[in-house]
Amino acid sequence: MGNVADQQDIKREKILEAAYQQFLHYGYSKTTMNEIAGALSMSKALLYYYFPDKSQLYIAVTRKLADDYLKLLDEKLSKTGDLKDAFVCQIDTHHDFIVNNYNFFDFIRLNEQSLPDTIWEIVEHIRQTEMTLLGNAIKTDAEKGNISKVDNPGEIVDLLLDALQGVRVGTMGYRKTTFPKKEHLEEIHRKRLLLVDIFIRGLKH
Amino acid sequence: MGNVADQQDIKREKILEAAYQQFLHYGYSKTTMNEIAGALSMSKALLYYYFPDKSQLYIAVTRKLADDYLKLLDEKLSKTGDLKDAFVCQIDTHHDFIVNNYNFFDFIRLNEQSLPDTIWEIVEHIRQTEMTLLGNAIKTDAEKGNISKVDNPGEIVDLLLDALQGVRVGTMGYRKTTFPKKEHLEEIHRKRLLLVDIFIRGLKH
DNA sequence: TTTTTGATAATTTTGTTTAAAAAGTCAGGA
DNA sequence: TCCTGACTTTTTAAACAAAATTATCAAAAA
Repeated sequence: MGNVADQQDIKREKILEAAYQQFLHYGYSKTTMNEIAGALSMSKALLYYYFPDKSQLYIAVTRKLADDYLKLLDEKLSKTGDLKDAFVCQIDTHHDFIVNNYNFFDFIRLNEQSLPDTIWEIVEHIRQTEMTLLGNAIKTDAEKGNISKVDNPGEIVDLLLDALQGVRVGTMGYRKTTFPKKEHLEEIHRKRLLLVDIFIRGLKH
Repeated sequence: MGNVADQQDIKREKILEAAYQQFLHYGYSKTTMNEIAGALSMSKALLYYYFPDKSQLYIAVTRKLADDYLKLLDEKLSKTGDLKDAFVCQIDTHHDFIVNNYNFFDFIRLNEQSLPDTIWEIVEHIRQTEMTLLGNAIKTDAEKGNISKVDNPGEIVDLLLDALQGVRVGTMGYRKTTFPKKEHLEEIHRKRLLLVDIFIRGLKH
């Protein structure tokens, strides 16, 4: 039977899900704690029983989202063959992740200058995990002899991820904010695929 | 002898020079038209005789700066040997340009969201000229047979410039504004050199 | 006629107040 | 322990005033 802790976790999950839907639909600042509570037919005060404040709630949703993304990426990567496939898989999965949750991230877009450290920790955790996963892919490919031996796979992956980031920024024509506009996402995606193609050939001996 | 138009041009140059020094030292918003006039021992009203307003003055200085940069880059590139040298030359020259004028660009840093179109035209002019110069370098190298034939050198250069941009953004750890902090410049420089190295090898057949 | 200026007008920035809305708290009920 | 309605505190925004700065102009100087 479900004990007390289980029940709490289930409720927390329900709150996270409802909050996620609201944030996704209206963005952070336009959704009120009252609305989230209303969607769950519970009182606003109860939200504060489970989460210390609004930003912590948002961060908890973000963390869950990130974990889901990394889990999915790990699964997909384990099914890829060579290094090229692995990078393309990362790019595709990441692309879908951003597209599907675009509105959710408006909090990050609007507060880029002063985001709580916890958000950056999540972003860095994603980056770190991606680096580990893709770093392993490089090592595997190097052992197979498909590419020349690399001293520091981590640095190479880091560099490629930076370069991919740049395709995003550059594609926006240097204008406006750092966060990509929806209409640019497809072009970003296309250019990234091209970059990977060249980059990988640069690693082959 | 100097005619009237010459005299005007000389005065305009002097104003541009004084304004450049002030902007470089104090940044855009902290320098007043009074201070620029003071540095030239002339009245503020005279500045408005030569330039329509403060932002136009700033833009004129920026344009001059950009022209000087592109002229220097062109000279330097004409002395380079292979493609790798050319890209490294571009990266070095650009790096110096940013470092030496860092404070001057605080107007751009602070107003990233809403810059006048003229500024963006200058930025795009720089990008366009860089693309032409480096595109020619690629074509030359392809004719020599150093690298495999490329259909569209422009697209390749564009992609590389985007990637280099990304090294900049990525190096800042995803944090804060789009404009690089001074303490990151050296690291950006180093990583860009590495990226070029790999990228060029990717183009070789 | 062109260049220059002091005085002045117009605009932008900065700071303050105030009211509404939303966040966050708490004593007490189930 | 979980939950709520009523309450307090904080944030947001709009409106306004004061100060600083940009921009103009009639008239003087070259």
